[in-house]
Parts: sequence; structure tokens; C-alpha cells
Amino acid sequence: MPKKPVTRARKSATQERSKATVDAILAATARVLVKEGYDHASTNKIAEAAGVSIGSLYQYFPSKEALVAAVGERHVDGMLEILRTSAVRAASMPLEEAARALVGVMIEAHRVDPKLHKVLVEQIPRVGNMEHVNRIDDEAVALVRSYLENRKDEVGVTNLDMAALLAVGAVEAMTHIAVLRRPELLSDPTFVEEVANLIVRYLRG
Amino acid sequence: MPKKPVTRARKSATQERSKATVDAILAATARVLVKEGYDHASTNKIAEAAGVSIGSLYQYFPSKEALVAAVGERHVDGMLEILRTSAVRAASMPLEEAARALVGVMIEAHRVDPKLHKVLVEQIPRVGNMEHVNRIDDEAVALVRSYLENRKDEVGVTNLDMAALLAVGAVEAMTHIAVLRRPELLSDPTFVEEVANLIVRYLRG
Amino acid sequence: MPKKPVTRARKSATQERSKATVDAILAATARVLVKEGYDHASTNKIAEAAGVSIGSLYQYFPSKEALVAAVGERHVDGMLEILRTSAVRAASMPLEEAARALVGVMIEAHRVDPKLHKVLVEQIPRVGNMEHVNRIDDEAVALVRSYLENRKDEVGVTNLDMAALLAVGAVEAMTHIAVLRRPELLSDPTFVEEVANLIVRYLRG
Amino acid sequence: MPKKPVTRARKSATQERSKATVDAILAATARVLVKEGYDHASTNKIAEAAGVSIGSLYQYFPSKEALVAAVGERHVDGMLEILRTSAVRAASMPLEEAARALVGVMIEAHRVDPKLHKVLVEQIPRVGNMEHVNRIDDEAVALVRSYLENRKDEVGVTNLDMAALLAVGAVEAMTHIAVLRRPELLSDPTFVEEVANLIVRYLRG
DNA sequence: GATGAATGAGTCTTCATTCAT
DNA sequence: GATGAATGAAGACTCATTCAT
Repeated sequence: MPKKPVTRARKSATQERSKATVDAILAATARVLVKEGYDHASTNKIAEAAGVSIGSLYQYFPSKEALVAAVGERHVDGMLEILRTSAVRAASMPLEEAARALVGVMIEAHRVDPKLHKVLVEQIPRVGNMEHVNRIDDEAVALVRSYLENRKDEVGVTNLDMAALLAVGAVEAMTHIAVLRRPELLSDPTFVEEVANLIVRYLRG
Repeated sequence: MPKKPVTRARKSATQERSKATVDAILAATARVLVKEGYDHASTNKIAEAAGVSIGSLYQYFPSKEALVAAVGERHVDGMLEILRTSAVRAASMPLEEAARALVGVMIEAHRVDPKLHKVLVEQIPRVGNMEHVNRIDDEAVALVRSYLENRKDEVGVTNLDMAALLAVGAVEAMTHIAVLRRPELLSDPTFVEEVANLIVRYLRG
Repeated sequence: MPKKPVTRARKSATQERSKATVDAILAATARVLVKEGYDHASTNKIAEAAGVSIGSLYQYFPSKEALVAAVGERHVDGMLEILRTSAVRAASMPLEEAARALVGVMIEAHRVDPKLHKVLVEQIPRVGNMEHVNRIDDEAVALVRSYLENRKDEVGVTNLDMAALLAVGAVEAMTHIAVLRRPELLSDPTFVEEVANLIVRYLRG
Repeated sequence: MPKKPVTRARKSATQERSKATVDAILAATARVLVKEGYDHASTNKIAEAAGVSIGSLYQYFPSKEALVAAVGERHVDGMLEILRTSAVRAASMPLEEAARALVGVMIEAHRVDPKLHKVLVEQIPRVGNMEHVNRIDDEAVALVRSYLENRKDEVGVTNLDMAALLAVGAVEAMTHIAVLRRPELLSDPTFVEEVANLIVRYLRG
């Protein structure tokens, strides 16, 4: 009896090879983007860095924009995963702890590839469809909002939408400052503490 | 008796003409920068938008970078003027009022040309010597820090450097969000109120 | 028995295509350089003359300078080959004959592409690393010097370095005059004769 | 009684001023040409170096070419004057002495402004009408030819045209080498001696 | 499917020349 | 006449994209 295929969704050899190529291209794009910045990240350079021909690159991505968008997507997906995982845990914590957790995970999420994050945040908006990065904020705001909803009577703010927006906005901003411009703050325990204080005091009212 | 010259500081015809050209170029640069973003703002497009020849543009600015830098400088100068004027007044206010003033003036300052501000903030760091925009933050932080110093016993934070950084950072971030991505917040009085609360509660401790 | 490959050094299709392009570019460069002079030989004009796009030109040569340098190199190599071949033969000839041979070969070498030679000699020094053309002189001087060394007692000059320099310099100069400005001299047998006399009498002392 | 004007050909004030301006422009052109080379010697730079407006420059010279041509003319005139003066003296000297004189004066003439001479010789031919520099050769050949004519029986060459051409050509060439590429030769007394030997022996036959 | 040679529109920048003041 | 601001054609070079092999 012939062995049952191990995996249902067994990809054909070609499919696997394609995936490897796509991965190589995306990885190379991220690398080149970080090293050269958006403008100087030419598709030819990227193809070379990926070890594929420029023709192959265009087989998988119809334009430079599409390529960068895909990288953005991936990056954001990675960050969101971290965020969500931690959100589940934080959901049951008291405010103080939850706040500290939020700050911590935010920083952690931005550490996945801070340099790439910087390029994506700073240089890609012009490319147009860059809600990518905003997706992070939007999701975070939703999570915080629902947390506040559940603890309505522990917090001293009434406009939960705005409170969530402010809390996330402030944490994001401080994270960006730390990650992108003041890395020394990241190893300063006071920093996390103080940022947590900032939002706890606010939310307490 | 000899006729008194009509104007003391009468500029020579050519000087006036030059100045008009420079102004036209700077204004056009800001416009094109906003409309097209840094990359697509070609010097030729700018010259055309300014109604001058490309040659004239290069007569006054030795490179695209220098041109953009000049626009940045101008923009930041305008914002700083607003900031400083108001800082003097806020210096003698009690915390709550001062906070509200800070938030208000920050928003006001960002209204000078929010679209340009966005481009300058997001796309120009690459150009290099772009402390321009950071000058705003730095100056704001210094002002806040000295305010806190004077009211040391009214505030409940000990690390004044970090407190100033957080306060300014948070306000800046919220301002950016409002000005650039959620203009409707600008006409929402709750918004200013809440941002002020955010930092007042934090600083109170 | 497996078919023996038709050609050992069979070049891949692309390699051949590249080479053809490079050749076309170099040839066109020489042509345009001759027709227009260095300054008016724009890279665009050259590309057009070569029947390739400007992009292709820059695919193979990183700058106008590099392009011209390559042309120079090629040209000098061609001349040096002629020179060396004949030098070997002349080494064993008596002074008179050797002198005549030197003059003859010098003229011959300059006939490879006199117009190009002129442009290269006159206009390229500015470009910088243009020892190219000087390589010819230097090599010629070295060859003559060593010839004189071998025949020390047949010649009446003591400072061999200077003698070689003068001999080569004089021949080169007369060649240039003939090739570039007085082509009619080239078919005048007296000319070669007299130039040979010039250096023979000098070297005899 | 009104004083008789000191000079018959008294130029009007304007005429004098014009001449001064023209002189300043020509001097500046020579300076800039030497410092920057033909290509980088822009008319604007020249006007500035001359302390006149670009408009004035074009009042006196209709184009950059005309300007450079005028400088060339002047330079050659200066050299020719030296040459002619000395030619008169040499006309009555015996061959050996005359030869040495020719070489000496040739070098001396090239010392007037060797840097300018270099630029003029190397970079100007492309501008087209550059018989300027050739005028020197032509005049020198004529002078030598007539000298040889007068001493027909002292010299051992029959084709006087060619002899004159060779003699002048050789001296010119060696002078150029010395002045432009081997300045150390200029202070080497052997050099003049040997170059003189070169042509004396040739002309003696 | 992969390759990489070829394309050419578009970029920044220079500079001889003109002309209103 | 002098001035210098303004002009714009032209040049070197880049890079996203296409397509024959």
C-alpha cells in the first residue's frame, strides 16, 4: 500500500522553489531597504542581493512598490503577532500591570527589526497604500479600548475611544523615540516605568 | 531743504527682484514637496511651479538638498516663533493652565503648514542635516524642563529630564496624529482637554 | 560516442551579445571622439552612434572618462604591438638601418588611427590618468636606450638617457607633424630619410 | 595759453577705460584658463575674476571662443616678439652658435607663461581656429630657412625647406617636453647643449 | 520559468548667452 | 555703457521595467 502523503497540502517541488525564491527576495529587500534607504534600494540591487535575476524578481512582484508593500505587510504581521499574543495575557491583568505589559510589548514588538521599521515608517508613506504600519496602531487601539470597556469602573476616563487612542498614541510615540532616536533609553528601567506611569495616571483619572 | 528719501530701507530694484525670485522658489518648493513628496519633487518641476527657469533656481540654491533645507529652516523658524511667544506667557501659569497652553500652542504651531510639516518630518531625515525639525522638540523639551524646575515642589516627578521628554513627546505625538491623520480631532474640545489631562496627571504624580 | 562539441571556446549567446555591444560602443566612441572632440562627444551621442541605448553604455562603462580611457588603452595597445614587433627586428640592425626602421615603424604605428591619436594626445591629458599615450614614449625610450647600451662604442653620445629621449622625442615629433598636419610628407621618401639622418648624425656624434 | 596736449594720440577717458577693462578681462581669462582648464573656465568665473560684470565681458567679446582666441593671439604675439628679436641677432652667427641661440630662445619664449601655453596647446585646438600657436612654428621655420639660405655652403643639407622644418620641429618638440613635462631639464645645461648638437650635426650633414 | 542585456524617460546640474533695468 | 538676474539647451548619469534567448 502506498504510503499516505505526509501532508495534505504537500506543495509541488516547483511551488516550494517559488516560495524559497519569494522569501529570498523579500529578505533581500528588507536588507537593502535598511542599508540603502528606499531611494537607493534599486530593484537590480535587490535582485542581486537575493541571488536571483532581475527578471525573476519581476516574475513574482509586478513593481518595486508591490515589493516594498509585501515587505511592509510581512513586517507588520510579525509585529502584530507579538502584540496579540501578549494582549491576551494582559487582558486579565489589573491596570498597572497591564500598562507595564503594554509598554513592554510595544517596545519588544518594535525590536523585531527596528531599522526596517524606521525605513518603513519614515520613507514609505509616500508610496501610497501604507496603512500597513497604521494597522498596528488600529489594532492596538481596539485591544486597549476593549480592555478599558471591561474595567470601566476601575478607570477614571469616560470617553473610552479617546482614552484608548491617547494611551496607545503616547506609548507608540515614546517607543518610536526610544527605538529610533534614543536607544540608550531602552536599557533604562526608569523609562518603561515612567511611560507606564504616564498612561496609568491618565487612565486612573 | 533736500527732500527726505521716501523710504529709509529702500531696496535696490535688483535686490527686490532677487528676493521675489527666492520667495517664489521657496514657496513653490513647499507646494511641490507637499503635492509630490520629496522624491517626485524634481528641481525642474519646482522651477516650473515657481515660474522661474531651472537656471534661476540653481542661481540661488546650489542643490536640491540645499533648497529643501532652506524650506525646512523657514518652516521651523515659523513654528518656533509661535512656540517661544507662547512659552513666555505659559511660564508663569499654574500647571494645569500651562499644560493646556502647551497643547494648544503645539497644535497651533503645527497648523502653520501641516502637510509640509508631514513631508519634512517623514521624508527629510534621509537628506542628512535635518536637525531642523528636531530643533522644535529640543527647544520644547528645554522650555518644559525649566518650567518644571521652577515648580519642583508642585510636581510629583523626580527625573525632570525624562518628565520633560515624555510630556513633550506625548504632546507632539498626539498633535501629529491629530494634524496629520485625524483632523476632526482638532475641532473636538475634548481632545485638547484630554491631552492636557494626560500630561497634567503624569506630572502631578 | 558523444559528439565532440563543435567549438571549444564556444561563448554563450549572451556573452557574445555583450561583447558585440561593448565593441560597438568602443568603436562609436572612437568615431565620435574624432569627429567631435572630447568635449562635444557626449555620451548620448556616442550611444546613438553605437546604436545602443544610453543605458547600455552605462551598463558597461561607469563614466565618460572610463569609456574614453578604455578607448585610449585599446589604441595604445594596438600601437605598442606594432612597435614591439619591429623593435625586436631592429635590435640587431646597425645604427643607420635601425634608425630608418625606427622612423618607419613610428610612422606606421601612428597610421593605425591618426585622427584618434591626435584627439587622445591633445585633449585627454586633462582627463587625468592618461599615461596611456605616454606609455608609448616611455616604452620607445626604453627600447632605444637599451639598443644604445648594446652599441655603446658605435655611438658618439655619452649620456644615453638623454640621447634616447632626444632620439625618440624628435622622431615622435616629426611623426606627429607628418601624420597630423602634413600628410603629404608621408609619401615623400625624403622625409623618412631625413628624419633618420637627423638622429643618426646626432647619435654618431 | 592752453597747454598743448602732451600726447598726440591722447585717448579719450572712455577709450582708456575700455582698454583697461579689456586688459583686465584678458588677464583674468589667462589666469582662469590656467587654473581651471578650458572646460571649467566659465565666462561667469572669468568676469568675476576680472572684476567686471558678465554683461561687460560680452560687450567686448562676442563669445567665449572669441575671448580665448584673443588670449591666444596675445600670448603668441608675446612669444613671437622674443623670437624675432633674437632671430635678428642669430642671423649673423655661425651655425653652432646660432643653433644654441635658437634652442635657448625657444625655451625662453616658452617660459613667458608655460602653464597658459600648455592649456592653449593642449585644449584649444578643438575650438577650431587655432593657427595661433602654429604661427610660431611657421615663423620660426621661415626664419631658419632664410638663415640656411644665407649659409648654403656651410651646411650639408640640400632640401632647405625640409631641413628648416626638421630643425624647428625637433627644437620645438624638445622644448615642449622640457617645459610641459620635464621642467627639471630646463636647468640642466646638458639639455640645451644636446638639443643644439642634435640640429647642428644634422645640418652640418 | 529563469536570465540578464537592453531600454529610455527622467534626474540633477552647468554655463554660454541675453536683456531689462 | 554697465549690471547681473534670468534663461534654457544640453550634459552625465540612474533605475524601474521589458523581452529575446
